[in-house]
Amino acid sequence: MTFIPRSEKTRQFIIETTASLFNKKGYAGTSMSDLTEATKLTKGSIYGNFENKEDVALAAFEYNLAQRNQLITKRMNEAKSYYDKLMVLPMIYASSEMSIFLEEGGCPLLNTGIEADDANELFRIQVTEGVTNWKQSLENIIEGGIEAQEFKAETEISKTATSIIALIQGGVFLSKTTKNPLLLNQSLETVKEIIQKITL
Amino acid sequence: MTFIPRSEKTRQFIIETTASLFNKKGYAGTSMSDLTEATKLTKGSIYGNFENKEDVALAAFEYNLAQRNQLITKRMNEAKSYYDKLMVLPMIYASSEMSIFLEEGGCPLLNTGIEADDANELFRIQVTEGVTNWKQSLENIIEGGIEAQEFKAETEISKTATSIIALIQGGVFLSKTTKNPLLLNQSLETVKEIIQKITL
DNA sequence: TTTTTAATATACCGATTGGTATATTTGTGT
DNA sequence: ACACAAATATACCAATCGGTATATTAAAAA
Repeated sequence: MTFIPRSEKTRQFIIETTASLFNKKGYAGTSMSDLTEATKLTKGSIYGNFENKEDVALAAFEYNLAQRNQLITKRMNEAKSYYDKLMVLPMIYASSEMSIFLEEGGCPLLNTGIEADDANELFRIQVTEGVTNWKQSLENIIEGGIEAQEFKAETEISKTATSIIALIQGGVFLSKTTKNPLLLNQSLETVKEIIQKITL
Repeated sequence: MTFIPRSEKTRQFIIETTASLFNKKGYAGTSMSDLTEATKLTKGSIYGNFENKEDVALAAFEYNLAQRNQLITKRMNEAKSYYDKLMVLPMIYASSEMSIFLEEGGCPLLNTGIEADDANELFRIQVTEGVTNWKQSLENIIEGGIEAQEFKAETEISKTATSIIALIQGGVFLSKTTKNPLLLNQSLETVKEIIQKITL
């Protein structure tokens, strides 16, 4: 009884054109009519390519997250030192690239996580996975930096990674809801300080 | 055409019994039937005391926020030094008092803010007000601490206040969605470090 | 060109949505 | 006990919800 989408191209089109919708209005706040209106397709077409609304939302979330991750991973791979790799985060979140991203609803991890944590276990698990991966990638960088003698050996790896993520997510929340970019920038400044503090 | 609630007692009862519902499931995710089910009242009774669903949600948000603020303000007033006042935040968010609060859906500012920022301007304004008040109260404490020569004179007041709030909100998000309290505790440790760093 | 297949559009389903007008009950003062 | 007012319950509304069976169209194979 596995679902087979009729057209992979149409499926992808639906995902791409509704991804920002779900990210802005949330799962409960986005209706099937929103989806048909945005895609100019009919319900028959959408249900030919997705099992149900949740399936569309899940694909949209994965797409949004992948977009974000690709942008960051790319910049991190370009960075030469571990210090520069970590610094990618506060730099990129302050950049215009990311502000375009923020204008499409903000961080999908934060948006989906907050809506799902008490309401939708499937989504909550997906977000947990995304958060865990992010944290792990930061920990790997910090560990690499310690071995390369860029960072102090006594650095509390897990705590540092968590705090960087918390500051970014908290900063995104603050600046998005107040519509004041300064609050994100101030949070990012503290992220930079944390990175400086663990640097030899 | 101003709306006059029929019974202030019933109105308050509805607010108190539905407040955690809205905080957990969100505005869009909470239906009128959820409200009648939770209160064991009928729609007629609810619409006799509130203009519409949004009006109930708004009152519930204000109630949730007030509950949170009262708890924190009380502890802050008990603290003698400005240092202790600031330390109330990382202490209380790690305490069992607050974990009970977190089990009722988490921070209403964060939950409502994330849902509303791209979807409901009325709620977004309310959250902005709550965030601004919180930030201002922290800034007042830091300023007081500088004058009392507890904190360094060169302390970046606004940035420090913002970062403390971002760390707490980010930490709440992380531990709520991953169901891992460690992530909040690690964020709170960094809050303590920030407070230590500005202390003479 | 014709046949077959793949994909989308149409038209509908029952259930639920937020909301309201009116009937009924509950409480209070006399 | 009675009348009046205050508050809640009942019964209903149109609109929309997510979802589906079927008809129609578009594309590919023959």
